[in-house]
Amino acid sequence: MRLTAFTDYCLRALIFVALKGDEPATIDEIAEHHRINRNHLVKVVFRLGQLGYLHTSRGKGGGIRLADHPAKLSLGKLVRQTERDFALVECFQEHDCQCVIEPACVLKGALRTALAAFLEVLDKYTLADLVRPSRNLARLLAVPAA
Amino acid sequence: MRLTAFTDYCLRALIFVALKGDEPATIDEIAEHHRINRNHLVKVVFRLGQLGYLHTSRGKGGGIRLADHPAKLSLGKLVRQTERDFALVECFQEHDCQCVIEPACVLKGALRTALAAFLEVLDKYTLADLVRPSRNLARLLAVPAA
DNA sequence: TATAACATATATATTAAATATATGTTCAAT
DNA sequence: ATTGAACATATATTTAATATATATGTTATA
Repeated sequence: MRLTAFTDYCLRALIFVALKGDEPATIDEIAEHHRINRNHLVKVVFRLGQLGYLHTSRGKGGGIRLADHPAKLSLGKLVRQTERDFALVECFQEHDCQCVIEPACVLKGALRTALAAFLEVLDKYTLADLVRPSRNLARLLAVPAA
Repeated sequence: MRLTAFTDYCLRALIFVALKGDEPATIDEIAEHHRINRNHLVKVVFRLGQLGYLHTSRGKGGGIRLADHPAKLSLGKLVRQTERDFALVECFQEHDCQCVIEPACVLKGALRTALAAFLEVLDKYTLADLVRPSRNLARLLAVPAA
């Protein structure tokens, strides 16, 4: 059971942008400081922009800013949007369920409950929680703390 | 976020074997009734034997039996063993963690807590719970209920 | 001794994910 | 106006994981 690297990179990008506060961040900057392949971040920033988490501005002096306060960004909500799906087992995808016992299956319910518990925990966290150790994070990323 | 089909097939195989009660099941039988590729089940049964969940006997008249009562088989324990890993993000694998902010990362803890909540729910279920609707399951699988 | 049934390894195909490349658009500074 | 910084978007390639297939061996019983 894994999350995609894409989700992971989304979170790291957001942590960086949040640490910079009002000053805009750029893709190149995130790539360099987090040591993440630039191409990944191009996709990540694009998607986070589409989802409304980032305000992006093009052109010289442009860059990326958070659309809202870090405390307003729920981890659970974000993960739900960046993961492709949460199809723990085949039958979670109503279309294309080939499982013979699906109509009497208890397992499906058990896994749904477990998944709900997983996401509920993440719902309790915000981006603000993630950047709480801002001094240490800033040092690790070699950025001036906001 | 997904479980592997392997884990899914393990569970379905166990449900079948549990439904047959004392009578041994065979790989061919499970494949036919569950409509799962026989090759998958060869691996699944082999592994479940290794893990001690199944007693297998070779030769004519051989087959598969549960090693213990269904109520003794914990879903959480099983899933922990059949999933390759639970490396939600890179840093979960202590070796080979490239993440720059790992030492000050709050996310890691959040995900660990969420994962624990997920598995805790599964710990509450046993194979006996899964075969509770035995009449219906037997009908769907076209097996005589035990 | 023939056959049913599991044991085990390995090879191939498919799919998803990760990585790379390419081109376009916008904006501001000069 | 022109240049270049920076995001926008699509697509292609590579890699890795998963699913599927094949092959051969071992055991036990009729």
